[in-house]
Amino acid sequence: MTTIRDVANHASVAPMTVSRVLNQPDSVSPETRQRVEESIAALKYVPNMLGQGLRKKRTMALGLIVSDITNPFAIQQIRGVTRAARDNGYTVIFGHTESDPEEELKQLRALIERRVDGIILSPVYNTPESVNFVQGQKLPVTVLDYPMPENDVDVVRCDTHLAARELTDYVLDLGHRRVAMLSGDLAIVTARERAEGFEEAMAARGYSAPVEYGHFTPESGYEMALGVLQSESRPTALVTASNFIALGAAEAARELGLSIPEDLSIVTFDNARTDTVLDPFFTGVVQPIAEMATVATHFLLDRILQRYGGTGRDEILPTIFEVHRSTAPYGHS
Amino acid sequence: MTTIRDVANHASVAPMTVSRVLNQPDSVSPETRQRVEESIAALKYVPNMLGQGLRKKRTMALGLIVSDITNPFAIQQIRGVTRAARDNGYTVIFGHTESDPEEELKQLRALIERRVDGIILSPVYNTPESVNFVQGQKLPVTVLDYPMPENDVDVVRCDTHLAARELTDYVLDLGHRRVAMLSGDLAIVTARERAEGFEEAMAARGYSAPVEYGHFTPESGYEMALGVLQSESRPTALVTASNFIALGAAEAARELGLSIPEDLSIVTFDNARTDTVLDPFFTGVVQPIAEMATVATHFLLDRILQRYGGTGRDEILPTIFEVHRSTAPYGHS
DNA sequence: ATCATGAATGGTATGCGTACCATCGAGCAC
DNA sequence: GTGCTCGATGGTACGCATACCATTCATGAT
Repeated sequence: MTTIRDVANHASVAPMTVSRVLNQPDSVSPETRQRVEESIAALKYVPNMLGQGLRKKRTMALGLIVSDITNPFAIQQIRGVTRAARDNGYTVIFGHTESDPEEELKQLRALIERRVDGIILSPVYNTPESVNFVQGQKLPVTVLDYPMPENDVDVVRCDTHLAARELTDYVLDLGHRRVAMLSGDLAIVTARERAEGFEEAMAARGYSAPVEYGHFTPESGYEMALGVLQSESRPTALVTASNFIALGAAEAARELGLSIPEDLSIVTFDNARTDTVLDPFFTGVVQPIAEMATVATHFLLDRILQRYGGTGRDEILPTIFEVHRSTAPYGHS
Repeated sequence: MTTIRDVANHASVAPMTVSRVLNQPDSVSPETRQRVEESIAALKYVPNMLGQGLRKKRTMALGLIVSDITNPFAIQQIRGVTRAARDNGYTVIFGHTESDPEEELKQLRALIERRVDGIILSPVYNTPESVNFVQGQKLPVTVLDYPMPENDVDVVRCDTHLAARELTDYVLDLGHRRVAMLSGDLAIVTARERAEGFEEAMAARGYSAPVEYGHFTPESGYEMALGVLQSESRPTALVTASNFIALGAAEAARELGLSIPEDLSIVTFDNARTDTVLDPFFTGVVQPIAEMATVATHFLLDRILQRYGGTGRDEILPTIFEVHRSTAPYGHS
């Protein structure tokens, strides 16, 4: 493969001059520059970022780790970070962990081995190991989605606890009284926070607050919904902790012959506006994913470019509440 | 950041010995090895792949370019390639082009700059520029999804033309006579091939074969469907060229008060089994994405490891026809 | 003509890890 | 004891691009 020396020979200049043409074109005379550029084109020279990164001690690459790439939510994160990075001249190297904390560490290691300039991490758990690992290498890192109480690190997230209260209040305001929550994995802080918000909102009005913990998957949502919808005191509304759980719950309702929203209202988190459906069905809370990704990227660049060197920032962006077609007042049917 | 020399000093050995511990542990005496390993752990040494790649002239990284990351189809490709690569000790560096051919070239360039060992490309168009660009750098490349008539390159794909005929025949066998096709962008070979298969199947039975060309998006599917479903001779069945188009068409049908499958049957391509729905709705043709990704990765590794050096291979995998709930015999309602 | 100035270009060393060859000493055959 | 092999380890140079310093030469001031 062509090197800067090949180009230099072809253009009868020193390698340094070729490097200057690429990096500080103004410092080279127009004639020389043109000759070098012709040689670059003739030899199809493509710079070697390995050599460059080694010397410059930066690779102009950001690492991004998401846990579940099948979730449209993660896709929007990827798009947002990629765009923000590209706007600043950075490339994104990207990994997914299939929600496995060990795989997360492996992926982080792979990014560090490639000497990315910084890492944006949407972690599986909010335990401190992953952030410690990256920071132990003196590499800047920004965390997406989760509070990280044990780390001094920049975080960009929403107040999921508050959003859970709002969501629950909305359902209660519609007149529903028997409401159940279908949440995700108990080990995941988001699942707990959302359940807690639900419990608080219910308790504030003196209702019991049944919570099911499962997983953030349609299958789990389906099973949890089958369970609660066949209990003696069938809820008239469900609060689900993710779009996947909501989908599974809706499927269960369909099989049980329950119409949404006539017989059952469903509200959900993370009803990510993907392009897969024209018209969103679920009423619920949406996170400003694109904006979160942008802020996270800027936080990271602040650290990389040493524009900020203080203690970890905790940026909490407001969620957006959207009413769609999965909810109706109690007794509506 | 720690280097191999730091470790060498810490363990009182030469850098070469550290390198050997990492690459050929058996060639180092157990005592020395253990001392070095302790130093590696103590200093939190993480190898620098920039230096290693420079010297070894390989990076153990594969590049993957997909066009539309919002499509579950692409996600399955990413997962498949990532898995197959990981099973062989390779990392995947991944880019998406948002279906922009210029962005495709930029992304390819970024991968080449990072000196990936090979590239898997799911291209926007089947024009030869992208493959020529990569091959011009003497880098192996495998193409996913599309035939590339102008390139001598390994390709992994399905016979989409044949699948279109099968799909159309299925609808005709159900008794439908007025059938319309909603396809994608005329510039995309898949859109053309699927439309051609449809036209041939219709012509073989002497029916007219109306084809709409739009885009591979729900919005376009919605608009195309609104058009054909409001024409004087409203079709009783639609063949759509992608899952996105089918979703848009279904939405249009819903707005027009048409029930699926009672009033309108829909069959589609690429009803990718994602994890977003428990129970697929659309009858249609599914591509064996995971297998395609595996084969593509193996093709690429064959080239990288020089296990194969012949002319471009063209692997055509069979599609899978799945009957779900979007189709019914004509006159069923 | 002389010298300072600065633009343009070149030479050398470096970043990190490894290929390659050299060295050293132990063990062995005779 | 001599010569040999082989395992273990070290030294040097290199891959590619660039930071830094050196050099060259033209220009302008005096």
